[in-house]
Amino acid sequence: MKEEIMLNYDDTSLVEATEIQNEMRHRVSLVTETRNITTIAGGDISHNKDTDTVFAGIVVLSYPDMQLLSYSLVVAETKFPYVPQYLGFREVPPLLLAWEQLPQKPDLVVLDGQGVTHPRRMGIASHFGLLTDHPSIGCAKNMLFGNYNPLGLDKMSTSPISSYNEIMGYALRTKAGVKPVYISPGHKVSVKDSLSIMEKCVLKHRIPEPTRLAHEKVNLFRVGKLKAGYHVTDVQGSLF
DNA sequence: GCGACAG
DNA sequence: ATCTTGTCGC
Repeated sequence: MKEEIMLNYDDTSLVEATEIQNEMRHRVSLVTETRNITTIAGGDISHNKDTDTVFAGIVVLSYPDMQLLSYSLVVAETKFPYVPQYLGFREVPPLLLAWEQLPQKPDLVVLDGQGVTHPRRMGIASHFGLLTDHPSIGCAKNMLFGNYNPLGLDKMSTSPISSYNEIMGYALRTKAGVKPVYISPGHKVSVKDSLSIMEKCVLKHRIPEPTRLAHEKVNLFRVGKLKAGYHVTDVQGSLF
């Protein structure tokens, strides 16, 4: 019997949410548990202004080829508001629905937000990784917690992010002269491996492929250009 | 007290 | 995050 992860944070207060994070933080592992990565996923949420409807999606790509293999889209309702430090309570539930809809789970998942670079080391990537018991990495477009020294202006320059006097992530400039992205492990991946894995996900855009494609699909879904459900991509090179 | 604050 | 026109650069 396969146990389904079903949770609802609609009536969870911030005090309760903080208690939940403080309980979960002790179970986060920063030890890499994924040997040969062949598939990597990206998850993201999109929503219309002034509604509680959210469009969640998870895309699965081959690794390190970065070819889109499949994606799962689901629409859901959320009552939990966006509050800095508590993003997981708003976005993880709908992402879990998209996750359960995947026939085969990817080796690792990249989420749009922080991993352990969080006041209680419980960013959305750690929250999702813990609930799915899968390796996860956070790839954020902005900093939330921690500090880092200036990094080079050239492509692929990096600078460690420290929080509580420990290196918990890295700022990574994915394109020359543009603002970096912020990488940190979510669960079951080390800080250094998180960086090396994400470096291989950088192609021609500022945002690494996993979350970039997830964001793209979820937006097409929101405007009605894609339908809910599980989709398999036509792979170039296929004999069929 | 004030400002800052992932998506 | 979303809304939203033009604009600068590779």
